[in-house]
Amino acid sequence: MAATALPTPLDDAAAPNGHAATDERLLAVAERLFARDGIDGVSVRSITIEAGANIAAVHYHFGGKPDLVRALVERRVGEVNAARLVMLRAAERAPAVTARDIAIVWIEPLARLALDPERRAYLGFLVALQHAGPTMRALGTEAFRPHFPRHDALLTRAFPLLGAPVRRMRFGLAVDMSMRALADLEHLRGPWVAVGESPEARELIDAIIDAFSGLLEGGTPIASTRQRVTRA
Amino acid sequence: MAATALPTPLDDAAAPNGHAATDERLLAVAERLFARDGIDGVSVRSITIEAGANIAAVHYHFGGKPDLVRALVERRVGEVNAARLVMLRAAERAPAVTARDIAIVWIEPLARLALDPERRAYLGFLVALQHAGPTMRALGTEAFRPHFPRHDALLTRAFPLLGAPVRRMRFGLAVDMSMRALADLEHLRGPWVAVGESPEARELIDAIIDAFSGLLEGGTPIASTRQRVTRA
DNA sequence: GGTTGATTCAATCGCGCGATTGAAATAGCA
DNA sequence: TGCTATTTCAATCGCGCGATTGAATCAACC
Repeated sequence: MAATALPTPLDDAAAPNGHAATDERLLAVAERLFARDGIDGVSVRSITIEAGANIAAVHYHFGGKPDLVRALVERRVGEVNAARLVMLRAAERAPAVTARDIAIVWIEPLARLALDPERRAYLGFLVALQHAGPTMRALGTEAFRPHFPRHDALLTRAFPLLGAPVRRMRFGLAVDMSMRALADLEHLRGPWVAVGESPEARELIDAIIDAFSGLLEGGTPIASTRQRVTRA
Repeated sequence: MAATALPTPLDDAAAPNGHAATDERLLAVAERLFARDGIDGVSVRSITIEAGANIAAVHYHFGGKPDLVRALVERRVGEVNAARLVMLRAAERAPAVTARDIAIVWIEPLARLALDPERRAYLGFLVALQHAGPTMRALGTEAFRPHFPRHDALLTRAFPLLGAPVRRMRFGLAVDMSMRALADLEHLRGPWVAVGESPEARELIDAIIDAFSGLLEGGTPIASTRQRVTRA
């Protein structure tokens, strides 16, 4: 009974399920649970149990719960920012910029995650991160901040007459709105479940792009062209 | 030293600060702390300490933490729904309905809270409630659900060509976006602090109305009138 | 095949939480 | 003043959390 027929030693990559390295299993489980129940709503215990690891595994591989969160943020932020940089450059070269162009630059790199079952939980994790303490929240914000100035420059080109405060406020609200929507496409699809008419994920993403650009545009102006009706 | 010069016995109403009835002090403190740190982020202990009451006070006056949350929801939902009903009726009587009209019907009753220092924490509390467990979240949703069908009817009048799924999705996103924005006007005002140019609360609310109606309208359509530029 | 370094394991701290209790204090009233 | 219902108080459960430890286990190499 010495050293024969041990469990396969090095099938880390491409294993179907439970045979990945412990740290990768922890990351995958943590991302999913954090997205579902929030950072504070998930204990290190529940993560290690669900990942089939020991309680001390998180402490050993990452150092603690905050370090696990940090590792999760950094795991995918690179590819998102890289994809966004490509689209930013294209938009910057274009002769004109519309709100929809800006919406696409922001949303499309995230949509790739939303459409991939393996990685879509990352979006929910990022949203959950915004509801954690200030320290954790800053982790998420900082990771995506690098390209904010370039987005703002595009916005200025698209809306040269808009004041900076309102411009940045609308962009912030649109970013927040789109992250939540993308993170929970299923819930977005939810209430209208009449069979067959439920929108596909791609349709939902296009609808989010519409909402994003509409929010940036700020709605039809009141004065001249149309007059207010309600305002009791 | 018997029974002279006791603390004033019955100045419950109109007392400047710490002399209100214990249950009202608990409600006020809980609303503020819940809005700041989330439902799960605030312990019953911290509420009672900050309110100058005993730990058991919450259990005695309300029954427990969930019942305290329930009482907080119901404390102000009536006045909001009443104000909204008035504006709904006015909009329903009008010959035409725009996205901006719908935005005003939704936002204006909440804006009254946002502009009142005594009551604005309620908005943050409602937002925090959306991040608690499903049971708590339902408390908030149900409280404001009564008028949803009438809002949806107005939306159908304003956008007769829009499919029901997208219509409801946009309204849901707009509601969520506006609640967060109204709940944290200070943060919205924040990043552009150049002295003197910081927008007043009323301006911010008007900007939120713009964002709300723009989101409902969904942005300038792509095809005919304008063409897409970016899309690398 | 014995040694070494990496990983996993069970067990245990100390802490803060929500809940509950029965006694003490207080207010309202006859 | 004395009675009673309301309210406050200190004290204590039991629980689940994050963190940590030292021993056991494992894979790899000389």
